[in-house]
Amino acid sequence: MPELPEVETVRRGLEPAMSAARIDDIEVRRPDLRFPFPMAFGARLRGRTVVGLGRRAKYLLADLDDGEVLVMHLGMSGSFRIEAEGDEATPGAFHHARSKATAHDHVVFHMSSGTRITYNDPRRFGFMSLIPRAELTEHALFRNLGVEPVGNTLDAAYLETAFRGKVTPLKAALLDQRIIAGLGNIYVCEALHRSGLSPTRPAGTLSSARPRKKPGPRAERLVVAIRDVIAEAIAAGGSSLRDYVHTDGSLGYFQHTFRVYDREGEPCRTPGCTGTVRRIVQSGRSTFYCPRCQR
DNA sequence: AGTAGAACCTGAGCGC
DNA sequence: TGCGCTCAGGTTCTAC
Repeated sequence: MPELPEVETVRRGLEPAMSAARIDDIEVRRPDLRFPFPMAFGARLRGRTVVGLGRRAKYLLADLDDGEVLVMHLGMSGSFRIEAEGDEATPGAFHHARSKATAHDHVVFHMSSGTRITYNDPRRFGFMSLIPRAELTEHALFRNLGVEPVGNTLDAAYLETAFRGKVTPLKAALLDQRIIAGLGNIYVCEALHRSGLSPTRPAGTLSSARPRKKPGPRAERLVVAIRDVIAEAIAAGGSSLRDYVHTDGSLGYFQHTFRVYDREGEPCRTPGCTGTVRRIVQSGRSTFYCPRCQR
């Protein structure tokens, strides 16, 4: 469910409660999520202090004081919520609502900061793992990840090189985490729309077959669109963060305004375009785009 | 080598 | 009300 901007929003929301705080206690309520929890997961975390909270692609990385990293992935439906310790739900008449709200709470961290951090994940596509800091970049989860979509590592020349000769559709190439790490279905659709590029265009046609001195305009447009759409979504998440924390403590979901995603049959939002948003299926995933202004 | 499809799992929404 | 079907923002494995 969450893409990179949502994960970054979660990271920012968790940081004040989790970073520089000790895990006084942890409840692990089932043996596995997508994968089994590591051996003695709870015992290894109990008493540890989180020295920093980072992110790589869609992975949350909690650095621990013993040199290990608690790696957390939200899968499709994972979320965290933060509550003050001892702030229990109203009993009695509201019992039903309470039990509904806490279904699928799989892991609960009791932090020395006085907060309770609960991981909830109905579909259980998420997971948690413990990896020594020194082994992280060579670990199977991380060694094949491509560049982050924001920051200066992603540029038009990189994208042209990575896509050169590829026949696979642009949509699929952008979802390939080995090239750009962190883009998901929504923001790929949005970035392609902003750059006026068709999701079905072969990735290799982003530029000429032979390397040129300067990257082509399509690659430039796409890189700018990717950076913009991700940066705007992170900003939107940040601005919604305060509201969420103050209401029910849940993190990770916020209101988006998409230009194409989930807007099948609705008018294209490109200024001056009279097209209609269309939905197609590419490698089993929905793609939303405007056939009129995306070429 | 690259790609489509299935798999993992639960819930929401919709037509009947 | 309920049943059956489709779909969901991720990742990884298998089969062509």
